[in-house]
Amino acid sequence: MRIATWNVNSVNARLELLLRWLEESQPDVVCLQELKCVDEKFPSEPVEALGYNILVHGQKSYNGVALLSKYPMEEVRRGLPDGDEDTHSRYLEAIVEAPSPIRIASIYLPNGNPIGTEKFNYKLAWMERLRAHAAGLLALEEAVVLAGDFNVIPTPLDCDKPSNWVDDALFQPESRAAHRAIVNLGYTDAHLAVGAEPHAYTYWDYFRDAFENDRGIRIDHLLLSPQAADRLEASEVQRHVRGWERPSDHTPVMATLAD
DNA sequence: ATGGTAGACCTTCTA
Repeated sequence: MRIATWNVNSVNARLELLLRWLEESQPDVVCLQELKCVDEKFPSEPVEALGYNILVHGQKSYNGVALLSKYPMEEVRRGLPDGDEDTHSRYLEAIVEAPSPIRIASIYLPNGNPIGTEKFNYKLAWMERLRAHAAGLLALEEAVVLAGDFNVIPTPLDCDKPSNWVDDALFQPESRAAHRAIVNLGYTDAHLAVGAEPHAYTYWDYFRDAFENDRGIRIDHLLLSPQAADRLEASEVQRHVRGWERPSDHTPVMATLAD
């Protein structure tokens, strides 16, 4: 089973690329982030025509996450717990009814810039809510995949030049510690588990020829519960998609789990 | 050291 995550930076601006990528890569399950549209504006018809079931948790202009699956899906959660005052659409969780079922979440973690503001506080608070929920998921002893744009550079090996990122919310010690606190509950970073190269980036700025010069960061992650990690066979950053015309600033990451 | 690009959308916010 092939499971991918991709921050598309507007699903409607990226529709042509999304369809091309789905046909080319044939993922079974897809986590999308930054839809930048409400549910009704999601381009369901052309995606369904490729054989996907769709769950959308959209929002006007900003954020928005979706799940696509060639298997039937049952939505189990829209938004993290304790989110009465949280208006952002950043979390969507479902059970994928594959022969060996998988619980999967599409995650768009807050960016948090600039540091020292309410946005950074929101990021850290959101990460603590995610940590608490992720701990509960492990207690279920199921195959769980938390996939998405985590907006965290876990280590200096995950960026081109650490000094460029020291003032950025994505590389703050607090952000990295909060990320470690989630992973250390017992999740496996699929990229690290397959022994992939360091400096395998998933995001490059649109400006200053960042992609051409490979000045990027690895912030899109798939975190696997032990029951999912046992089935992990491969993990790949699909770098070539960032080189297509009118790309997202993120590129897809695809993990393969035994069926 | 700074400002560059992209997307949504009404002129500025977010990333």
